[in-house]
Amino acid sequence: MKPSIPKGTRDFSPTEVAQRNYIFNTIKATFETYGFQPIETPSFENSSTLMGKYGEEGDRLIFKILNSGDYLKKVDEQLLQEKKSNAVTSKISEKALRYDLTVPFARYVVQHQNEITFPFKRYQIQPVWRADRPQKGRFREFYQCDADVVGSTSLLQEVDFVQLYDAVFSKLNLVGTTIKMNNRKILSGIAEVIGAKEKLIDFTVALDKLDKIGKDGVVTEMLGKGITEEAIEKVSPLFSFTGSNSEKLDALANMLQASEEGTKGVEELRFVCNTIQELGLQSASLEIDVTLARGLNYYTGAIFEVAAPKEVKMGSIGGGGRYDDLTGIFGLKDVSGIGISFGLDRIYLVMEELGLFKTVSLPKPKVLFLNFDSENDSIKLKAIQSLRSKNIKSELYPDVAKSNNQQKKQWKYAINRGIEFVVSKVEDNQFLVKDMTQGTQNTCSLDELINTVQ
RNA sequence: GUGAUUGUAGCUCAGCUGGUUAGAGCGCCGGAUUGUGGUUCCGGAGGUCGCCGGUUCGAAACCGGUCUUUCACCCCA
Repeated sequence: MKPSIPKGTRDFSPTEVAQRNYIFNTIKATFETYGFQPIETPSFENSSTLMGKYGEEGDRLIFKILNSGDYLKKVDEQLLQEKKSNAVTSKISEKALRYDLTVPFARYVVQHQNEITFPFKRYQIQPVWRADRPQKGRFREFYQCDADVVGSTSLLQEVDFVQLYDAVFSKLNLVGTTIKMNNRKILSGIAEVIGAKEKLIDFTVALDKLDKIGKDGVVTEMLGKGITEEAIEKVSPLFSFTGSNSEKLDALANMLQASEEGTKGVEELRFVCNTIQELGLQSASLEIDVTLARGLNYYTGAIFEVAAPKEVKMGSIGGGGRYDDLTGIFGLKDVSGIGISFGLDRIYLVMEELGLFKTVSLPKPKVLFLNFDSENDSIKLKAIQSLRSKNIKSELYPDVAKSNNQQKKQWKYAINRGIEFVVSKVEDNQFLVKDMTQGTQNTCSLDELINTVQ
């Protein structure tokens, strides 16, 4: 049998794990600096918790778990005959792998509302699963690193999250990221102005192609989708939507005068932009992007998405937004939440491509005892014991060398693993130790060995 | 879900328009030499050429299907 792993999953080598941990630890430390506390939730949830929260497309991408036992027994004969997959699926699968961390978190908040002090700031770093077709930067199993706050409607949270993004990417030395921001209320305002709420998605999709197909192309596409000329005229400032954030905001404010909701969205966004401008960002830039719609249909206010530095071609490496009523679905009304997510696997790929992992070192032993004879085993093992008790990573090569060649193999092992000190001979409680980086060698006692190595 | 793309030894790949027992480098194992640093030399193991079917006197190569890889679209982290 040929060994293999499922599509869209990966094994991680020791080096990769070390590099990933470096990112995990940076994110984790920053989350805690900002006052978030960790929680964890199960890998799988009841299907009813997840289904219907991510739109039609999302539901399709949820991995369903087959019921145990004779699961076909309960299914109507007729349903099976008709081969209606959706209807049958809900009968034979009652659990599903989590698709993101936000919805399980909402469930958690409602379920544990009596134990929680609001506003509740939690972070969560766990894998999620999507039955997507894999490609560059897209996997079927990947990690999300989420931070959310529930129980506060303050726009200061939005500001906090922009800073949090900037802090993490700066610590990772990932310079040049763009934090794109939009507001769902602005999108609703635009929909109101063009007089067609159901055309909003067509509208933003077309608008997003502006730099690819130009203004005329976008207008043609919008007309083709049934958006009227008057409507397009009303939002025409969007077609020349460059300039600074405040210029964009002024244009939006002007355009959305007639829409109460739209105006509110502009005000919210303006507050966040102004505050951030006062505070300043280290390495990221904040940019208003009205084409940012995001598929997750639970967002109601701010929307975030982070783009990698321009020289790397990669989908978004982070995203998030405000949701006013996510917990409402689970029966807890009037709790506003906002959160962001870091896509660890994509951040990893971007950092790899930019060569930012040079400083990350692998955990490896510092001292290796070669094993050329078993005569002084107990002395060697005791020495290793004392080294380890001083937190010096040490090990004994397990197999005794029976030939020159095998001795050579042990030296090679030391070289390949980049081990700093090699003890090749133990005699009368004296250790022959070689400093592999210097190429020097001398005999010493155990105490001296510990001292040189420390 | 749509459209491409890939598949030969543990790894990276050769294998010309179908023609004998399918190769190389690296790695692995054993040995010799080098006093304990990546040397050199000798030997060895390891492949149903992704899988199934077809065309042919003959298929790793051509055709069909299937799985797999990678990528783009959609969507997203």
